[in-house]
Amino acid sequence: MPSARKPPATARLGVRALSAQATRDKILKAATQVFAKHGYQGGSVEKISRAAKSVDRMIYYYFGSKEGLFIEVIEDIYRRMNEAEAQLKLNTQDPVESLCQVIDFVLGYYRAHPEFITLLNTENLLQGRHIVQSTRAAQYSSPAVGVIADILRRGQDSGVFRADLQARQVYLLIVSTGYFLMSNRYTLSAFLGERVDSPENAQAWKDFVTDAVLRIVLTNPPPTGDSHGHRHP
Amino acid sequence: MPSARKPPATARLGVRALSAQATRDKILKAATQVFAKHGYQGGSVEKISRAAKSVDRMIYYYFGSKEGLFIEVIEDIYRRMNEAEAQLKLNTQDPVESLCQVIDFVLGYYRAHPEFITLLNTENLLQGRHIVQSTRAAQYSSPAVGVIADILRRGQDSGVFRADLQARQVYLLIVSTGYFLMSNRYTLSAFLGERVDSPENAQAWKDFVTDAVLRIVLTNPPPTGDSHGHRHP
Amino acid sequence: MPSARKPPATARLGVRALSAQATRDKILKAATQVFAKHGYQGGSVEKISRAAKSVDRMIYYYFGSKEGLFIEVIEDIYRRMNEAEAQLKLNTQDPVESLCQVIDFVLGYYRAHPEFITLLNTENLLQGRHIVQSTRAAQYSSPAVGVIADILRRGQDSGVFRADLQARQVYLLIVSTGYFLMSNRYTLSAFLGERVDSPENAQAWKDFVTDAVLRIVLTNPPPTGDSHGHRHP
Amino acid sequence: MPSARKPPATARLGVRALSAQATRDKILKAATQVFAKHGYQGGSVEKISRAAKSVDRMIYYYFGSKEGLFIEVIEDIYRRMNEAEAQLKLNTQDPVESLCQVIDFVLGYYRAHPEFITLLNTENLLQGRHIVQSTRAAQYSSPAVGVIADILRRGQDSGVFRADLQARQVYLLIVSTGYFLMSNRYTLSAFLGERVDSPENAQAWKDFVTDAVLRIVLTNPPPTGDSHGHRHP
DNA sequence: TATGAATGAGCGTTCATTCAT
DNA sequence: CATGAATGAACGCTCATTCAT
Repeated sequence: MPSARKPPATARLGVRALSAQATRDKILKAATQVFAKHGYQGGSVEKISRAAKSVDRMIYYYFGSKEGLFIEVIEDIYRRMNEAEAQLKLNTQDPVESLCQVIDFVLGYYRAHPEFITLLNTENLLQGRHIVQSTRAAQYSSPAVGVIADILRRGQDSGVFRADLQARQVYLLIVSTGYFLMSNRYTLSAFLGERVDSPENAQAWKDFVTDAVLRIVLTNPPPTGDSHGHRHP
Repeated sequence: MPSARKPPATARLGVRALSAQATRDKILKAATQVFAKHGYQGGSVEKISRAAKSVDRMIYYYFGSKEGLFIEVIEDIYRRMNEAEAQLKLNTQDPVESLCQVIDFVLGYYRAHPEFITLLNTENLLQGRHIVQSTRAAQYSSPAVGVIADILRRGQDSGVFRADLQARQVYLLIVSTGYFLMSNRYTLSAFLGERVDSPENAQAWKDFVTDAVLRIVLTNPPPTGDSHGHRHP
Repeated sequence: MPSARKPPATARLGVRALSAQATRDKILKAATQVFAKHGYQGGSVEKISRAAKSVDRMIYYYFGSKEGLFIEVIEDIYRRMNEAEAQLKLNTQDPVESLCQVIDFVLGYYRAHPEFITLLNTENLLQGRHIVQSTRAAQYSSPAVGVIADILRRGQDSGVFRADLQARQVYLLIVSTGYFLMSNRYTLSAFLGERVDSPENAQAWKDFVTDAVLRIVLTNPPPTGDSHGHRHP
Repeated sequence: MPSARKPPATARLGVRALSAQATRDKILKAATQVFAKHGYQGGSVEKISRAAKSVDRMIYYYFGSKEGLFIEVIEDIYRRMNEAEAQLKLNTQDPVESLCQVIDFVLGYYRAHPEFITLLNTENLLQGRHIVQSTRAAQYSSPAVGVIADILRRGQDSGVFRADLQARQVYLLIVSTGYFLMSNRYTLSAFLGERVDSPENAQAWKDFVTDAVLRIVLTNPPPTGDSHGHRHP
């Protein structure tokens, strides 16, 4: 369907112009959704402006170019991910329990924010060209790695965790499992014959991952079966 | 979606038909590279035909449409992945050693075929719309799951592996780790400050994953540090 | 929908090639329908070959070009119209009755052959470019004019018809009424709010035209109302 | 079918808006000529934009699509036809003379506006698909029918016209004769061996039609020969 | 005689963007 | 500060036709 300019809104409606910031935010929010759904190339300027109930011209007015807008989108989702991780409050000192909460958070975040995944995939398809340009993005360093490092240290101090562990690797392992299932949920579902992201399957996967991670980090993993003594005390 | 011309049975036809088949293959190969590099929307018909040293029109002659071509590309990479997995020959009966070889194969395959990853990401961005349509793709069931199931059974029979293991979950875990590192190598590298897919980091990651998987499946995992007794007997 | 070449029929099916003449006829028939439905420009070679269950190449093999095919289509419908008119057998010597039969034939023919109308419109849109080229078409001179001339002469001899009549004009008047209603049936129907080519409306129109023509040619037309004394003696 | 930009109210805008309206009109005018000359399929967007001394893109800016432009063209010629009929001023109260003037107007209008005919033929080839969609076109009801109804009533009141007449049928008869001669002027001319739309032949045809219509409606038509007492008083 | 392979040119349409106030 | 008007280039696709056997 081709674009179709409507008669000017000022003439049709009595609406006052939004504040500049509001318009900008509206576009940024729409762009996040559109880029997440259609990728960079597929997320046309017109799709975005229509979703934002604005006009193409405003995107150039506020963001300079499509690429400038995309960069801000990427920065924004990183910022939000960072904020979410920063607010990850562990309500226990128990390292095992803490680790379970981290896993729960990571897998839950990806599941709740699939747009984060498609946007990251899009940026990786573009070979990270924008993340490199972004000065702001460079500031964000996933707090989760630090959180895991703390947890591991506590567990090592009390002897329940192995000494030879790198927080980054544990972090990557957890993220891998959360990311992959969501990123590839359509093709995986087609091949496995069931929705891998159904609530049941997502829960089963999280249980498996939790068990797996604990077996990796614990000095004395449970011999078999249920390893989640912490969940069923 | 248009139907598309099938390649003529080589036997039935002479020299020109062979060249027709060659033209078709040339386009398919070029399309695989172009779609992998630029995604579906970004992989323009012209880019593909130029890469194939052909002309746009030929794509429609042989594949009916851009979408028809993309479907064949997806089917083709699945078929190749399937063939590669089917040829995965385990040169040992030892279940631990076998599992290590599977991990080595999976992580190695993704590392050697990054185009497989971007194409799958592209298909998932399109919400698996083509894989669902493809009757051919439905035939492919990852042989690797079966291989892992066999290995697990052998290990369980001899008592070295836990009894409560699902091959699919072990498979997904391995694939997750191999997929994620490659899929997100650009953004990960930007944040971690080093190429995560460098030979050294890739090897270190594979070692970690191998250790992790063994700790998960073994009834008696090594107490700490080096868990690869099987590699350094 | 793009074209999609099927595997060669000889391979798929056991069918023997049709005789050359049969293939030619099949294409000509299909072309008549396609050109009538879509016009000259809209009647693509592919549409025709598909409708004929043949391939594009055959059109060039038998007709040389799209234009050559169209010329034969035009010649063919003229020939058929000519034949139909030639077979117009008047089963009476009564000039009034004869004229009614001619009107019935002409309006009936257009109604039964709407493709004749769209093809003529198409040719007129092209400014009669093909009818001029066609040597064969030049031979056809509508026999109906001659038939009407005969009828008029008989009526004039017996004094029931006016002396100052030109057969061509009477012919054109009759044809106009039959042609226009069918040619413009879609726009007319839209404006008049009912299908002008419904059986009832077509019959009412024919009655009106018959009455009108008789009033024009008769020296003593009926004073009012029913003028069809010949129909209800 | 896409919506399309409406021309801005001239009052609201300044010089550029005026030029915008001018651009739109230029395109609409060019499109009318091109569609009339080449039909819908043959009237390519490029032909139109070139004729309008504009560029393809502007057609989509103002009309959304080729189809949207065609719809406006159709609406426009109907509107103009309607306006012309509405301005048909009869400078006499004599019903016979009035009817002659209507015939003169209708045949004259078609003769002066052959593009009206080809556009209507084109729309009928498309089976009236646009006229049905057009809400605007539905408003136009040929005023000529009403004019003829008035004339007939006057003639009937004074007894010179037959009582059993339907205005619509008289209207359709007149329109048929005017339309057919122009619509089929190329093929008719080829067969009859002379230009049917030459000034002389057009005049002779109009005279014949006038005589014919009068004979149809008059209670006492002239016995023979010249029936146009009103023209040669 | 008959057909599979190939093609340059053009199609309607959408792209991201700039001009001009 | 904000926007209506305009645009060159590219998009996926179809066109009528010819090549080569």
